Order: sequence, then structure tokens, then C-alpha cells
Amino acid sequence: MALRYALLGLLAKNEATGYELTQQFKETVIHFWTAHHTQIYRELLKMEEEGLTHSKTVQQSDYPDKKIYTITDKGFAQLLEWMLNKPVNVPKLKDDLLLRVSMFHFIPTERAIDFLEKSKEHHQMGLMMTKKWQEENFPKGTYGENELGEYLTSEFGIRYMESWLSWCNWAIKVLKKKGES
Amino acid sequence: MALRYALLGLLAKNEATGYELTQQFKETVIHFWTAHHTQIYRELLKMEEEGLTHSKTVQQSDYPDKKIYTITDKGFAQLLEWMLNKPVNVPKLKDDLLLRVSMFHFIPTERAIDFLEKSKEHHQMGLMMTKKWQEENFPKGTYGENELGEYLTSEFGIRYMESWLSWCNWAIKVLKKKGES
DNA sequence: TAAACATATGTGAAAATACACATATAAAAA
DNA sequence: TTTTTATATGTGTATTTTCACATATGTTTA
Repeated sequence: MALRYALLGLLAKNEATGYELTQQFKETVIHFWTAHHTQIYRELLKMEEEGLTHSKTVQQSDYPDKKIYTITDKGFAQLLEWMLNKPVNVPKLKDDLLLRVSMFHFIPTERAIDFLEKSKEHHQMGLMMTKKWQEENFPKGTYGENELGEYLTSEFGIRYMESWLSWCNWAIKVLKKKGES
Repeated sequence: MALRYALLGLLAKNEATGYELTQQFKETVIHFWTAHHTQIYRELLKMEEEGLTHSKTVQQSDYPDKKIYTITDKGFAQLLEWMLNKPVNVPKLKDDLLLRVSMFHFIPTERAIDFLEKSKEHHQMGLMMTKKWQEENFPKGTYGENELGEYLTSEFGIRYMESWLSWCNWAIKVLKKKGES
């Protein structure tokens, strides 16, 4: 249900195609919401049926046609209604790596450290990219009127990844200490 | 698919009922995986059909009968096979509050701060409880042989909530600065 | 005295999500 | 020269997850 509000929130800032929305999910929304591209396209169709968005098809010669979506007044009204009057659901997390960590006592220590090292690489990469993105979009912490939300959540993403890396280093230390004994 | 491995991991440590597993999900697994109790009961039934677990029903006079599940050799073998040979999926997150934060530019500043203050309370509570749980279960950082995983992930939970709180304070400061102008 | 909470396990149906696949073309990289 | 990547939007199906509800009883709280 809330996927639509994520999409409406993005459309309230800029009109966009399903493809562009998918890219934005990977770039910025990733810090707090995940969705498959097929799910995004289907939700866009449903929202148009309900009059929350409106689309125009644009022909392109060398690429496939694209559908540009805009938010309607009704859509924006529903977005605000949700934001201000609907209860905040508990966060839902599924972290495959942490699930494995929770069973590290079943596997060899070296293998466990491998998992953490690989995960460190991923998070280091993500951290670098998000920092770069942040510098490009909010140089010296300056943000536009309609960018406040993105500014706050991208900072969340950075802090999350930093905290992840620091925890990872701690966990590796614990494992190495255990390996010695 | 991975829910079953979370359950097998817990059962590999101790036999348990569906009810108890649900409690454990709320207490410790919460830091990396969420599941509804009906989903847990259904997965347990399916796993038993597939011979990964085994159950015995225990009659109780004043409470309803309970089914105590144990992991089978086949179940443990599959758990290890998954841990060591299956690719690690990308984490999936749905955070309703952060989704709202990403649209804070649409609502009054005071209202936005309210959201963050309430969220701070939740995380402060969670942090306290997890710290208490950690002290009870791992006094002075000592953990048993089959508790390594829980030790590492509970520390992750604590650091996550601390980082959350610190980000929250930062965000509130940003909003207050904005409110002044 | 009534309501809520803890114990304990589920079913039926709906909604959300993921997986495999399909289509179509150009540019860039291996 | 073959493969991969980027552009762009989907369908059909399967799996996962949630929601509302059901059952049954003892204790605690308002």
C-alpha cells in the first residue's frame, strides 16, 4: 500500500517515467524502501486507473516509446492525507547477510570473516557513491525547497553505512579473537 | 524462502514451539528479519512435511496444547548448505517513517519534528530493552559457544538504534534551523 | 464487572512482491 | 565479433506476506 506513496512523493517533485522512477529507487529511495521494477510499473497503472496520476505517451525514434507520469490534484491530496493522518507502520527489514551472521556459530571462523569482508566492500562502495551523490546534489549542505526530504534521508543512508562498516570491523575483531583461542 | 532458514537456525540452538519462535523473532531476530506469526506457523507446517523438522504435541490442562518442534538432520544439512553455498541476497527494507521523512518538504516543520520526536522515543525504548537483554545474556561481553551469532547481531541492533537516534537529533537540528528562517 | 492480556495454533482470502520471460534498438565494451 | 549495457514497458505466474477472523481459558488490570 505504501509503495504508491513513495511513487507519489517522487512524482510530486518531478514528472517521470516508470523507468526513471526505478532509477530513483535504486539511487535514493534505496535507503528506506525497496521495490522491483515490475511492481513499480503495475502500481503506476493502478494509480492512473484511480485518477491519482496522469500520463502522456511520448514517441521516440531510436528508443521505445515512453510514458511520462504526472501527479494529479487528487493524487497529491491523498499523499498529504496519508502523510498527516495515517499511522506509521513498523519498519520491515530482511537482511540476508545479518541472518547468516546470526548463525555464525555453525560455520568455520575464516568463512564467517569472508562474509563480513565481502559485505564491507559492498557497503564501502555504497557509501562512496552516496557521498558523491550528496556532494553533487547538496554542496556544503545546501538543499532546495523541495529537496529537504532527500537531504535528510541521504544523510541517513550515509550514517547507516558508516555504522555498518564500524560494526563490521568490530565483529571481525571478535571473530579473530575467537579464532586465536 | 529465507524465513525457513531463520527458523531452522533458531531450532538448531533449541527446540521450540511456534509461539516461542514468534517471541524470539520479536526479541532478537527483529534486528534483521521480520515475520508475522501466521507466516511462522505455516512455514513450520511446510517444513515438517518436507522432513526438515519434527514435532511432538504436548497436552496442557489450563492452556491450549502446544507443538514442540525440533530440527532434523536433513534440516540441519539444508541449513548449512544454504549458509555456505547460496548467494547472499540484497537486503530489503521498508521504513514507513523514513518514507515520510523523504517528503518532509510537503508538511509543516513542527509536524515533521513531531514525527522525529515520536520515533526517537520508540528507538530509545528499543535501545534500552536490547541493552538490558544483552547485559542479561552476555554479561561483560561473554557469550556461549552457540550464542556467537546472537551476540553479534544484538550488538548490530544496538549500534543501529544509537545511530538512528544520533541521526534523528541531527535532522531535528536541520529542521529547527529551517524553521527559524 | 468488564476489558485486556498472555497462552497457543491456526484458516481463508487478499494484497504485495518476486521471477521468468517478452519485445525492440543502439552504443559501447570485451 | 559477440556480449553487455542502456533505454523503455510490460505480462503471466508463483511465492511471500498480511489481514481478518476463529478457538479456548486463566489471570490481571481498569
